[in-house]
Amino acid sequence: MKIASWNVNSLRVRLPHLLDWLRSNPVDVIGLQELKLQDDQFPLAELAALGYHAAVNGQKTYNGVALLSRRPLERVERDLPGFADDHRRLIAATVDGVRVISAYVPNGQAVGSEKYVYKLRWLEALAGHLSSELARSPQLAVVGDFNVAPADADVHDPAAWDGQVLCSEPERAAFRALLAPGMADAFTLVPRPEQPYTWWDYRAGAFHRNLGLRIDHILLSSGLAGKCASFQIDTAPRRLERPSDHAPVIAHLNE
DNA sequence: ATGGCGCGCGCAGCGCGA
Repeated sequence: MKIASWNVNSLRVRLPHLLDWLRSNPVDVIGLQELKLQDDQFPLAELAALGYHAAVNGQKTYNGVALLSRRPLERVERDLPGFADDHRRLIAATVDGVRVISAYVPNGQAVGSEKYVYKLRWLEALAGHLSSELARSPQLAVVGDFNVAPADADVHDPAAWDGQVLCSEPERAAFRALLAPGMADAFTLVPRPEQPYTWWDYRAGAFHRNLGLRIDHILLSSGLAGKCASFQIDTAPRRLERPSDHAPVIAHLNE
């Protein structure tokens, strides 16, 4: 089973890239983030033509997440239970007995800001939710844009980013708390690739200078982590005209 | 990293992302 994740930064703009990518990379499941469109704008027909079922939690202008799957999506649930939130940032579904969550963690804007506080609250609620999901679904994969670079090795210039949003210690602690109930960061399960980043700023030629961060992740429960054969970051779509600022990531699970 | 770009909204220029 191949499970992928991609923050597309506007599905309307990026649909041609997504369709081309799925033709070359026929993954079993992919979580999408930052759709920036409502459910009734979602390109169901184009994706169905490629053989994908879809479950959508859309929102106009901001946020919006989805799951695409070659096999039917069952037990679809939207948002974090018990967490009052206008943002459409989470969708879950079960595929062949594997529970998959696509998450778009808040950006946080700046350390100490209201949005930063909201981000930490959201991550805390997600950690609580993962504990209960794991109890029900031992085969659990959480994919998405976590907006946290877990360690200095995930940052092109750790000194410049030291203590900044995406890299601050409270955010990193909140990320580790997601792993505490028994999840593994798939990136850490395989040999480290030469190029570890998944996001590059649009400005200042950051991509061409490889000034990036690793903030898009695939978390696997212990039931799945043992099957993880590879973790790929596909930088090819980032070279296209009008790219998303994020690269798709793929975890390959054996058997 | 001072900012630089790209998106949506909506028709100018701003809020937001990371």
